[in-house]
Amino acid sequence: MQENLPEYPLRVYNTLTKAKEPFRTLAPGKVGMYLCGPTVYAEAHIGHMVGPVIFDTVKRYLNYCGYEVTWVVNITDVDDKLIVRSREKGISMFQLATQMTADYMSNLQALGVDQIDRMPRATDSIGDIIRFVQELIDKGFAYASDGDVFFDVTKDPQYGCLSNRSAEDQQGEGGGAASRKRSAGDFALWKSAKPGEPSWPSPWGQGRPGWHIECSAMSRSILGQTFDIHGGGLDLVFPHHENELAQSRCCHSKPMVTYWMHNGLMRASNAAGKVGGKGDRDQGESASDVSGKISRSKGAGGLATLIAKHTGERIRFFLLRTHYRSTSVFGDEPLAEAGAALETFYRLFDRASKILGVSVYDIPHATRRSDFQSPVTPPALLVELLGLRDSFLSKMDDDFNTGGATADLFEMARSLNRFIDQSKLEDSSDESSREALRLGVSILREMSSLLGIFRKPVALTTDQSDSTKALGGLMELVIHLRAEARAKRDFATSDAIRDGLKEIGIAIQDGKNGTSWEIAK
RNA sequence: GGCUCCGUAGCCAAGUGGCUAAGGCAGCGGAUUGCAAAUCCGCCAUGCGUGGGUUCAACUCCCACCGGAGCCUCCA
Repeated sequence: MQENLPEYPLRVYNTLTKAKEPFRTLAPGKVGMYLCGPTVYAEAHIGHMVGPVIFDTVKRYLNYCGYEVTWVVNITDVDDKLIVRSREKGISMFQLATQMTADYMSNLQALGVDQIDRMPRATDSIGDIIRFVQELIDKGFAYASDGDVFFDVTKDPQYGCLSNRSAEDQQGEGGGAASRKRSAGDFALWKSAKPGEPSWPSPWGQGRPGWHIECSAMSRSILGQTFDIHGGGLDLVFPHHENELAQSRCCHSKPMVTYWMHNGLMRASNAAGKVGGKGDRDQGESASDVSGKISRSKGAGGLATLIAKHTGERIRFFLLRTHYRSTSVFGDEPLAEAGAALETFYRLFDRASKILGVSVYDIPHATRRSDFQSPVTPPALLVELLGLRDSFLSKMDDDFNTGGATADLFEMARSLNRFIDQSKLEDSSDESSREALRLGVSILREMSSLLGIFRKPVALTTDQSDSTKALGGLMELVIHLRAEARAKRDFATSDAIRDGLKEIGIAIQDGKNGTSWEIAK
């Protein structure tokens, strides 16, 4: 029954073992994957998108390799910060959560994250959570204390295995809760409600879930007691994932997760706009141009602005150009650079579309690794691209090295452009060369689809507003007049037109087959 | 203080115990162009923070040091 299992040399870095391990699923051909989603008390910032983008890519790749993946991202919609923030705004916690969830979803969409299967909310899972807490009490791993319930870290000899720390070293949450805990490292599973706070009835009185328990409860109800991949930001390793892991392992007497994957954190360059916090108070000198980790508590935000300015695809490409485990600094400059790099591909697609008489976005490509079939006697161009395809896939096999893989994408573009130049495809119509180009482009598209980029044309042509149509007509006219000037070798006039347009923000290019224009970015 | 991680060309960045250390941005030279732009070709780290060590061989492993980041409290 497991004859057609995927057999690719995938390796995944596991935070638990601190090593890359061969990828083996619990059930043949199936993958359960859980990513810790946002606490929806404020607008998302770019840091919140790193996990979704990389795991979206992971799922695409696993699908491509033949796995059937169930990907869960939770929404934490009950927590202290939600309570505080909603009071400040004078709305209910649920209203705030609804608003911020909508914000999060629109950001996901803008970045092309569309592979998520389930997005459970903590408040929809209260029953599961209470059941989980009760099981932990029954098994002696947790205790109720004056309306709160705490996990007893001393009952778990393996506590600390993920983040490599000992229970004794933990200071834990301070404040009023400390007095009700047996040891400092104990953490809350259930918090009693103060008057006026949102709460649910439980065997321990009115209250709400602690932070970590929801993930244990929701992952269990959707993915089971043990599943394949659990992800999140590096900052969640401790205490969040450590605690989650402890709860679930103790409750079920079996491992919670096979592979723990953690993405690096974003940092903001100060120049890009005050997103970070602590580096900002410079004394008018050039101390450091980079601030620390971005976070909401330091006033980070503006993802919607960032998307409007740079487009979601550009941000996605920027995130995928570096290794997911490394920290990277974002800002206008790096984002603009990613955009400049992307232009190469857009121009190539435009070029190829014109030659082939069909949008390259409509050219079919393999969607399964095993589906790909190379021609029996591939022309030289294809031999080149097939080699790059192998290279790309081997990088992806190695812990989803998207940063390394993008190099092959650029090489593919170069190869394709060179082919068009050398075979003078824009002037001739050699059918076999066009077929080679078509296949070559489909390979590039096959690889880029794994990264979730170049999914649809970026051209403004979908915008059919009157002003857009008028602009198109106007440009046609201007280009026509300029062509007449050029034909008369009146270059003073033609150059004046080009320079004038450039000042307005329109760039024109003279090609072999006429003049094209674009709105300069 | 404890626990992690990082330091590769002007900038960003992948990677490896031993072939020419990916790729991008910027720059330079050439082809092409009326000139540009785009595209293609070529150049751009005898060296991968510093100092030791292991090894036939290290940028890659070990130690120390310097510099940077994260976690130990909420955080993607």
